[in-house]
Amino acid sequence: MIKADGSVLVHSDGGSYKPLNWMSPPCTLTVTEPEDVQREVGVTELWTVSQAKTNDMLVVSLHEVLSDTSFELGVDPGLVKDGVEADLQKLLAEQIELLGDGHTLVRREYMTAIGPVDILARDAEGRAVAVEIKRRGDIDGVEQLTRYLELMNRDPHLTPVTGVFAAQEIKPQARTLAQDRGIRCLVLDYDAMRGMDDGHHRLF
Amino acid sequence: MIKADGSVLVHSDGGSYKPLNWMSPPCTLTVTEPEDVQREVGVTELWTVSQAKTNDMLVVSLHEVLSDTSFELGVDPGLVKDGVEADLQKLLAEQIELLGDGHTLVRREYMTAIGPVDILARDAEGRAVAVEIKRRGDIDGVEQLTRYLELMNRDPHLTPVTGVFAAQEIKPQARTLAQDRGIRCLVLDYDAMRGMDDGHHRLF
DNA sequence: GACTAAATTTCGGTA
DNA sequence: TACCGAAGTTTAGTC
Repeated sequence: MIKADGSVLVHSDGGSYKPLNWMSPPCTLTVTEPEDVQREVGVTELWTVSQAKTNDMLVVSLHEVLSDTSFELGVDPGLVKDGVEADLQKLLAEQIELLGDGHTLVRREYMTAIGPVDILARDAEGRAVAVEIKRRGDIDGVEQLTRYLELMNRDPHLTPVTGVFAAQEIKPQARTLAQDRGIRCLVLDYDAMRGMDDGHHRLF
Repeated sequence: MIKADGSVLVHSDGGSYKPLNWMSPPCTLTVTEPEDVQREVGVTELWTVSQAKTNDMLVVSLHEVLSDTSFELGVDPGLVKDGVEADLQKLLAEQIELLGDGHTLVRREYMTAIGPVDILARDAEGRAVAVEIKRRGDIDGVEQLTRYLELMNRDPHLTPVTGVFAAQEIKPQARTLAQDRGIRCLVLDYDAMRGMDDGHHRLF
């Protein structure tokens, strides 16, 4: 397998996810004709993969080509693991009353010009509430939410928008900064929220 | 990528040799139709890979199929790394006089019905000599060589064939067994042999 | 055959 | 951003 970054993976047809051998990027592939000695033992093609930095070399002797196809896969959207943060977002959306009595969910991943807000809700009085969710509540999370709030408060359809910084654990500095900016802090109990979950939309 | 043992690997088009996600064998793949909600967001096919032992599950949502090909690759010949044993064999073939004065190389990897003998040579008197090479000389190595010798001695063109058990280190039990069967033991000094090597046939 | 330790590691988290 | 530790590890070697 040749990846877009030039890396080469030689896999066996079973065993493990690890290739038999490989070359990491950055590297370059050169295809050459086999020498007579090699051709005699059935080698039809030689691949030489050279590492740009380490001078490592991977030489692949091809005996038979069953298929040779190539595709432009475009930019990698990146892997998004359905980990704790995504879980928290989902659970809080389902249990939106944790924000306070009378709160209702508008939508998850509410798009703004500078990125998606984790959750947009409305409080009992119908005012917009933007929620930023983190596993570990740190200062940069508060900054992120602040940028969203600034932008959203310029929108006449939304303003006034208040902010809620929700995390399993909120660092004192982050809490102080949040309170200074009028952002509410909400500590989430993951286990308790998971216990509340009815499991209808979940795998197990 | 689906391997012959049923394992499934989901690779990105760059990065590392490690898949984004995978399922190890033994596992089974089930292809199902996506539900309406998923179809709306572009999912055309659902792959569910279930682990037989651990009950783990990998669900792959396919959005687009660019290519779908399958090949019978046959039995895996196994990976042979050009490690110390292969090196020793090569070096001993080049320095065949280490077997004794007047010895000549017939060929490496001499094929028999039950597998290849590491080295076949002839002594000063022209008698066949079968050499089994191991890094660590253990009893099973002697057994292996014994089987080769039995077989080869049935061949009128070869018999009488004597055996040499060559290793960097030969365990006392193995040495005793070998001597009991009339097999010579030869301790190889890898570093010294490498020092003798002129490097003509080597990569670096 | 079971156990142990290293790996061309990769990856996530924390300072 | 750099270091540090765990991994759905895998793999080779040793007992």
